[in-house]
Amino acid sequence: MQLTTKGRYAVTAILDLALHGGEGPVSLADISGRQDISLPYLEQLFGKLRRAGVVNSVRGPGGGYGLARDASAIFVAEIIGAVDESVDTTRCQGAGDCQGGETCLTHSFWEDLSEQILGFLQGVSLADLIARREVRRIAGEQDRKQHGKAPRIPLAMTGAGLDETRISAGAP
Amino acid sequence: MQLTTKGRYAVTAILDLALHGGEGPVSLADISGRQDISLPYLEQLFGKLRRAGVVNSVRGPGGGYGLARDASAIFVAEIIGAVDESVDTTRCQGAGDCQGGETCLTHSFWEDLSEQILGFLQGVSLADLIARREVRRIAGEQDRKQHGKAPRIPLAMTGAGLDETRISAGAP
DNA sequence: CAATAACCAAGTAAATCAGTCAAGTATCTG
DNA sequence: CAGATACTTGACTGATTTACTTGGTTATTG
Repeated sequence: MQLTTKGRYAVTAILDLALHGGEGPVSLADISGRQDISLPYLEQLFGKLRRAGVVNSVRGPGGGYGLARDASAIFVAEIIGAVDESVDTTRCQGAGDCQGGETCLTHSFWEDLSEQILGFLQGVSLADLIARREVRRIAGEQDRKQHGKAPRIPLAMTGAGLDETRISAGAP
Repeated sequence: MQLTTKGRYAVTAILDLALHGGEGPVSLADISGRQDISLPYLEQLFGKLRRAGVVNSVRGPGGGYGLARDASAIFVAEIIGAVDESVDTTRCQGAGDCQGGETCLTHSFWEDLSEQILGFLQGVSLADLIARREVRRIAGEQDRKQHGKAPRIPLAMTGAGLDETRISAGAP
């Protein structure tokens, strides 16, 4: 299982992009300033994200990045997959040779867990995240701090009743 | 998120204990031999597991470890919690000060993910794992390789219809 | 009392991560 | 077309963490 700040930063940055990309490209410098992520590190991450087809870039003055698709068609699992190796929790990366060529006792269990996590991440889109009240509140504060700019949230995306993404879990 | 070989080893070792603990204590040397985990490392892990109340120990010759409770009352989440710090996926360990004292844009999302994973792990008991056909097959092979011993599976625990632990995931 | 097995405390090599640096290339504005 | 802007690429590094070892102590059985 690889869920580190790399994946977290990527999701945060892309979400920032989704929030501010309403009109034209967003520069990494802007994202860096708002989200407190170092610029060169963002460059590294966005290189992978572009190659994975999550974002597209515009060069030259006034350039920057934009989402490659609608926010409702980009899922968190894609973003994490693009920058991290995987969300696999088995030791053998699913190969089944965990114990000297043999399958270890708990292999199938970790496979189930991985599937579980992946299923969750595949079910949450950027649009779902934007719809959260919490996200919009924080984004608004960040915009205010930055330049007094109004938050550029494409209101068409903020559906009602989606405030907290909740997916049914197993018996408690 | 801390899900490394430490947690995996702990679950595997405890499962081995559950499978072989039918009659009296099981020594770490036995588990080490069957599961290919270094003995001193097992000692480290079982120290934590004992302090967490998951297993109890008997010292001296013929001593070893046993489950502190019935296999149906010990859940994977406990085992991982005992050896790893947590299964939290937020950067700030849930404190909400991810971005220089402020809450970062994606904080609530990682909280949800953490809850999701924890819910899954809390819903799977050792008895559930023992009931898996896969686990019993592998355990049988391991026993045969070792000493030609018969697998000591407490048959009372192997309920039917539980072969694959499946917990309902969100919409795909 | 001797063998056994749990218990305990440091210490260490390797791997990984987060982040940096430097040099380069494409694109736009004036 | 010239300069500035901004993305692109790839190698590099310090710090942290992990997995595992060493060496010893304490309790219990026969």
